[in-house]
Parts: sequence; structure tokens; C-alpha cells
Amino acid sequence: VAAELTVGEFSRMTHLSVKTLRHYHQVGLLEPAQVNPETGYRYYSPNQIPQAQVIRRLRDLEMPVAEVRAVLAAPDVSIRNAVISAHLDRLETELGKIHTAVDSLRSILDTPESAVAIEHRTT
Amino acid sequence: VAAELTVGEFSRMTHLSVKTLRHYHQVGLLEPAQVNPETGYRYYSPNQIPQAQVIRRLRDLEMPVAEVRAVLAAPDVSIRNAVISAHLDRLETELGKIHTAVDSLRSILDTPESAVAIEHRTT
DNA sequence: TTGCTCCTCACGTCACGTGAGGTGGC
DNA sequence: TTGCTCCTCACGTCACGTGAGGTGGC
Repeated sequence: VAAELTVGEFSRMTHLSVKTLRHYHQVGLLEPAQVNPETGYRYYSPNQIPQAQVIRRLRDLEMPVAEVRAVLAAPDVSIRNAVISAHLDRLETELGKIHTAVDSLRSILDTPESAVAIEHRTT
Repeated sequence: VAAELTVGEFSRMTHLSVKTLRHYHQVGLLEPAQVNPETGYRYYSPNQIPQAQVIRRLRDLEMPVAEVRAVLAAPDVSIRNAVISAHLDRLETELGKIHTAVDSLRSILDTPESAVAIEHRTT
């Protein structure tokens, strides 16, 4: 009943590339509200925008597509939030590890004559 | 001149999977010290271990293989360090963004009746 | 007619992992 | 003989991107 948007329009409004939108259609993550059976043209509804933004946020946080799908299919807001929260926890643990690794590498780089020089011993 | 190690042994010492070692051989990132031309068996030298560990560290920090190769081929320690440092900077910027996104998502989740409810308006 | 948008294959990319089928040495 | 390790294809995975070749509406 709402005005339909073409992929291009929907792409601009959601900042998801057209290729990505087609991909999401194909894997059933985000289906267009309508598809013209003759031309194959995809049409999205404006009220699909919030959902597309949720998808984009979760994908930006590297949540796998399958998990994003699970989040959207969650029967209950509290379940949904629990799944997201679990992912955020994993992510933060990851960030911590990477941060530690970065620091450790930096300290190696800041120590000119140490482990870095090992490779020159053969000379 | 040093005792040679098989892939399996080298894998255990570097914590790189055998498949990964074969892959690194194929793409020329880490070549075995010797390859038996009859059997195709790969043999690594113990003094390749430090290099393998550098590779592992950089890959753990999601540095693309091509860039790792560039780091190893750097003619000069200062150039090498500059490349690594540039990557670390990019990484930290990334981490910051992700952290912001996580916080913002968390605050949305902590606010029960807001944007999350938009999807139910059609009902 | 020209442009722009849209479409469908099919293949590419990145960094491996999986699995089949087979060999060699203790 | 049994096990374990090693090998080479070839294809799979994940999430798209690229590019060819073609269509439809203003």
C-alpha cells in the first residue's frame, strides 16, 4: 500500500549496494516487498528501511548472515536481544585480544635490536 | 645444514595448520627450505620458525597476505616497521569504530520500547 | 537516439578448509 | 598388515564484487 522503491532508490536510502541487496534477496535475508514477474524488477517498501538498517548494523559488526537471519526471525524481543548481546560479548573479547596483540607488536617494533634482528643472523 | 622438519612437525611448532602451510607455499608467502622432487614432500628448516611466527602474528591482526609478503620483502627494517605501523593504525581506527557501534547497539537494546518496536507498527 | 536503471548468468576474490584417492616409511 | 603422515587435485565456503550482454522507460 506504501509507495514502492526500486533497488537503486532503496540502495541509496539504506547504504547497502545494489549488488548486496540482490545478494540478500537471493539468500533470503531481505526479500523485496514485491517482484515484477515479467521484468524481475525488485520493489521495496519504505517500511523495510528499518529492517535493512538493522541488517547493516549487524553486518558492520561482522555478524554472519545466518546469525542475522536468526536475529530477525527471533520470536521474541528478549531472545533477539540475547542473541545480539552474545555476539557483542564475543566481539568485545575479540577486540581485547587484537588490542593486546597490537600492543605487543608495537613494543617489539619499538625495541630496535631484538627479535626483529633474528632473521639476519644467517648473514 | 640444519635438521629438516616435515610439514606436520613445522605445523606443530608454529601453530599454523598443514593446509595453511601448503597454501602459503603455493602463494609464495612461506616456501619450504627444501622440497623433495620425487615425493613432493616439504621440508622446513628450524630457522624458518621466527618468520612463520611473524606471519602468524600479522595474519592474526588480519593483515592481508599480500601485505605480509610486502612486509617480509621490505629491504629495510624501518620501512618494514612503517608498513606494520600503518596497518596497526588502520586497525585501531577500525577497533574504535566497532566499539562505537557496539555501544550504540547496546544502548538501543537497553531501551526496550523504541526503535526496536518500529517493525511492529504494521500490526 | 541517448542515458540511466534494471536484469541474469557466470566467474572472480580472499584465505583457507574439506574430502577423495593414493603413496611411503616405520 | 596396520597406522600415521604426506601428497595432489578439485570443489566448497563466506559475502559479496566484477563484468558481459541485454532490456525497459523517460
